[in-house]
Parts: sequence; structure tokens; C-alpha cells
Amino acid sequence: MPELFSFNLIHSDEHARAGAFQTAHGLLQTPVFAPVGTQATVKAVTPAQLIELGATLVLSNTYHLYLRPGAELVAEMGGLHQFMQWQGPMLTDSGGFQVFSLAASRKVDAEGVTFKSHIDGSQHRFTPEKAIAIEELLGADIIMAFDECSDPDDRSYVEKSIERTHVWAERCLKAKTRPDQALFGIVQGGIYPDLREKSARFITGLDFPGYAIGGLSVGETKTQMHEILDMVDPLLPVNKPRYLMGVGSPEDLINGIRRGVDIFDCVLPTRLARHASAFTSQGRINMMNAGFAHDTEPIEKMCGCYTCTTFTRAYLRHLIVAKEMLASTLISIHNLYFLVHLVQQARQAIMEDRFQPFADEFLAHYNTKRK
RNA sequence: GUGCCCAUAGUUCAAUGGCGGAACGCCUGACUGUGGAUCAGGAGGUUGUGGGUUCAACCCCCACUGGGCACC
Repeated sequence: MPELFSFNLIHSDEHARAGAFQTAHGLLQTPVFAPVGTQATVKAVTPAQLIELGATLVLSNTYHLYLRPGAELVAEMGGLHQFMQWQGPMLTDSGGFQVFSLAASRKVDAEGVTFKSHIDGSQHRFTPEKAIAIEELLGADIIMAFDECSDPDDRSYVEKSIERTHVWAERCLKAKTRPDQALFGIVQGGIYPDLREKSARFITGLDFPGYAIGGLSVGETKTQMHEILDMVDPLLPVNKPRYLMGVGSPEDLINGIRRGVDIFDCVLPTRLARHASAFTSQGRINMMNAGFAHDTEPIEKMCGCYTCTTFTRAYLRHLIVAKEMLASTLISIHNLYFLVHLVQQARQAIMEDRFQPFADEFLAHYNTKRK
């Protein structure tokens, strides 16, 4: 068994990488897409279904689990793996993003963030030390540093924000005590290349077993995202995994892998599924559309997922219109399978030195909505 | 059989003589380190039918059709 947290870069095809990251719950083949299970569940999907559709890494969330049911309770139940019955590699976000995107109100200072719960309005405070303590109680294999994800467009704020994030990163490292969890540092800097470079140099100067790129896919354009990824890529060490947080769409995964990203997570496939939108190789389709009422085809003909090998579009549309919860489950299974397999195919293409044509062909057929 | 009431968008209802609206539903779209939340846009009307009064009728009058209630 490889040393814990070792990253074996198995093969590269230009910037695209195929690797393997050793966690306490198994060897993680990269690139990899992680379904998001915010509240210790990937919404509408059971762990058995996650395994069947090919998921290998699941993300869960510090902010939510701290508020409900409480990190101590999860620890009492034997930790997050045992609690939610996911025995594979798991990752927890630090709560940095959620404090900024969900909390009713918040006050940031040099030491941490005071915020109000979106559930009951109660007041709480996260510091780097507190976030790490919670993540240690939860017990995921990869834990994230407590960072500030600010408005990517506000330069003067981003300047102050990355300074805070950098100090907090050091404090997270110092606060960490468990040897079986890999703490990843997070590069911030909004849409500003010079700030991204500054952040990347600082964060990679600290000894993390992996690095994340945060603060993207929060409203910037695709072009801006690609620019940042292109310039951050050479600043990150080749022998450690890179995690692009919160991304993404099928085209974002391909474009991220092309720029050296190893790990992705995103709520998109499951959220879209709950709103009846399904991925296909041609682009997204809305399964609620009246045109599918009599459609005897599966969502996608060549798809090997449980949903596509079993059910028609007409049936799925019926479930959606009737507001049956099975609709969410079946489309979630399809969307997750689609992304997990897209990334697995990308990995295979990298191994065989044909990633660029693979990526070009996929992007040529996939109808992208957002530019 | 007699009397009274009612009939407006797919549905439930507004509009009382002066440009026919709302809610829900329906049809589209959005959603990126998750609020199964939500948001945005669109279509939809010979105002039950036929007459009449009026410059002008969903609105007033008459008949008819259909529905409801009460009494025989």
C-alpha cells in the first residue's frame, strides 16, 4: 500500500493528468468527480446506488453538519463514514463558502467569522481552529482549510480577503491533529491573475498534501475561469492533487482536466436532476418538456446507467409532472453517472495519449448554454 | 311543475355601463465548495347561446340552454 496521502502521477497528456491519491479509505483514481452530500447524504441517492453508478469520492459539509445534527453527534455515531454508511474516500468542505453563501448575516474579522444560522437564526462563530476541530470530529479523508470565498469582482476586497485566507491556512495547519486526514490548502484571488499568483505562491509554500482552487464558478465567465486555471496550473506542485472546488458542468470538467485539475465536486448534477434537467452528450435536456410525454427512448441511448437501461423518457416525465420523488432519484443517478463516467473516460483517454481529441470531440457535440 | 340564484382563461374567482384581471394549473428557461427551496419569461378569452336597449354591454332587458337551491 502506498504511503498515506501520496499522489502517484501515473500519466500526463499535455496538462491533463491521470493519477492515484492514497486516502485512509482507499486509493482514489484521478481525475475524479465527487457527488455532493451536504447533509451527510447525496440527495435522493443511496450509498449503494452511488457505488453502482461508479462514484468513488463523496463530499460533505462542515457548516451544515455542525448546525445539524452537530459534529459531536456525528463523532458519537462513529464518524461520518459510519454515520452515512459511505466507506469510500470522503471530503469535507470547511464551511468557508457556506458561511458566505448561506448564513443570514456574517461579520468577518481577522480571527474568524461570526454568522447566523440559516436554519434558526442562532449565532455562531467559525475560526480556522474551530473549523478544523469540526472536520476532525466528522472524520473525512480529505478536509479543507477554512477560507474566505469573497466576491470575485471586488479587487480591493479580494486583496484583503486573500491575506486573511493565507493567515487562516497557516492556523489550520497548526490546529490539525489527526494523522489520517489530508488537509488541503485553498488558493483564492478572484478573477485577478496577479492575486491568484500571489495566493498560489503563498499557499503552495505551506506543506499541504493537496491544493484546491477556490472562488471559481461563482459568477465569472468561462473565459475568466480558464484564464485563472491556465495561470495557476504551473504554480501548483506536480506531485500533489489539485482540486477545483464547486465545479462543475460537463464542459467545465473537460476544460478543467485539460488544465491540470484532478478533483472536482459539484451540486449541479443532483440539483438539476431535482429540477428535471438531464445531461446528454448533446447538452442538457429538460425532462419535464411536453415533447417527452410519448417518448419511448431512455434519456440517452448509449448510456449504461440504471435509469437509462430501465426507464423511458415518458415515464420520467410522468414522475416529474406527478411530483413523485422517484423522478429526483432516477435523474440524479443518470446525471451523476454521466459526470463520473465522463471523467473516467477522460482518464482512460489520458492514459492512451488521446485526451485532446477526446476533449475536442466531446466539446464539439456538447451544446453549452453558458459562455 | 313553480320560484329564486348562478354561468368570465384548463380550474377557482375578480372586474357593476367606459382598455376583461389574479391565483393555481399549463408551456419554456435559469440553477456550479446544495435551501428537494427559488427565480425569470410565455401561451391561454367571440365573457354559455340568440336577440334587444345604449355613442358604448361581462355588466341593463327578453328568450333559450345548462347547473344549483327551495317549494309543490
